[in-house]
Amino acid sequence: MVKKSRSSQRRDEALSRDRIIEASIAILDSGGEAGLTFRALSDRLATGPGAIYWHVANKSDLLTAACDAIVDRAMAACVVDATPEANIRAVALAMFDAIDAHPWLGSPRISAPGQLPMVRLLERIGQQVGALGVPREDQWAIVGALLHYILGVAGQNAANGKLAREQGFDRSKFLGEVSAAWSALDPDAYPFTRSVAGQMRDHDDRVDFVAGIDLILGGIARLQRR
Amino acid sequence: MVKKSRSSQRRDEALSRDRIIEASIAILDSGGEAGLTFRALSDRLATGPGAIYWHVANKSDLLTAACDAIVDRAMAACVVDATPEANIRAVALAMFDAIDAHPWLGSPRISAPGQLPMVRLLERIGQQVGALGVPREDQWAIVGALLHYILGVAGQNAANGKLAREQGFDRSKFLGEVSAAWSALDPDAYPFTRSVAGQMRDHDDRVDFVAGIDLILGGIARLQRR
DNA sequence: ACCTGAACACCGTTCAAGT
DNA sequence: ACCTGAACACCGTTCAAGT
Repeated sequence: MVKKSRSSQRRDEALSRDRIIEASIAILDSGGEAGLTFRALSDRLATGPGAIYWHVANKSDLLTAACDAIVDRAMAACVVDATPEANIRAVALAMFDAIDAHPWLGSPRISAPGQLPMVRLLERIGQQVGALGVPREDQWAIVGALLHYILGVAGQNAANGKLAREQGFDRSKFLGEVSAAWSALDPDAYPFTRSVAGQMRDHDDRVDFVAGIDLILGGIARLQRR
Repeated sequence: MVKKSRSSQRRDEALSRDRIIEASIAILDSGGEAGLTFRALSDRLATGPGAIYWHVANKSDLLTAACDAIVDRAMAACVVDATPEANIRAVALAMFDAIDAHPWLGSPRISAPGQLPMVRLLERIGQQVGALGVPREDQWAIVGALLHYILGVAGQNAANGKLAREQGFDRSKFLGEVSAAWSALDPDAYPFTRSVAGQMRDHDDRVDFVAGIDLILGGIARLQRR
């Protein structure tokens, strides 16, 4: 009955690439990458799986398009006009929040240098690094470091969230479990990990994320004074 | 006939978790994450898919174990005893090379903070950051930044390699294609991306990777002088 | 205790056939 | 041009049955 009520909904709009991407985002948000199925998608769109292939090349194309839609929105929502440093922080935080809201953005999906999501980020950060006065020949490496860092945290957060969900914990309970496991490690082999077990439990991901950005910005400043 | 010669090989050793992990690594190296199948694995091991489940919980467990075996080997192979900065660089490069040799290490696989691969890295880098004289309360954020950066590049490299393989190009041809696509972007919307298109083609990943590490180490040095 | 292999409930993708 | 839905060739995982 539940199933019938959904699949018997009349489709009042024609199918389109945009509608498919919108539906994919909704499914990804509620069920993660594993939940996005051509059958689930065609069910939600009241059509057959084959119809989707008219608008979308394959699943990889679909995932990239969904990522790009989110990244585009996040970038558009953060047009700031402050110092280059502040702008970089703002763009980084916009990505952090976007990935927090849509954890499936992590994983190597965005990182595809092919075209869309990655290039948007590259451009935004690149322009700010240029405005920072970094010499042309150093820009590539610096932008790369910032980009890798931002996407690295993205992947990490996504992995945390996914693991927590798989085990049926909420986020803080999951971090508590990890923290407890770290505290139980062999003191001789893992002194450092044990010493930060408490911070693993209590830390604020967002604050640590900005601290890392500032560390890299600090490295740039140091480079320039040389 | 080809298939028969493989599946009719007598199994001279009993099945074991280690033998399964070894076979998985071989399959992952030659066929990527998509190539690792319980059927392909049981074929190579001359057994049935069900037998594998006696030694391994599921595919996720198997992938994590394969990652851990590689990370463990990489860490064991780089016991260096120089300055903390040099040690951090050595550990980072060991990971870079391990991921270059086994691209499937990228993706959120290693990043699982649960237990094994991630903790090994955390500990190694944490000890060196401690030796650097970083105050206790800053260590967590700094180690996090280094770790995220290293794993971020990992994921990136893995994504590049995977994309290149999917399109049947070799690495340099793939980078050339991306570079050409970047050069063709709208000059008003993507000035920075266009300006670095040439570097995308010619750059040396390994050199850029170390440059990023040095940038973070520079940020730490700046922090300490404060 | 360990292994076998058929069976189950799924996938992504294709394609003849419809409108 | 766009959609339908059955069919194909796969998956991961389970489990009765064997040794």
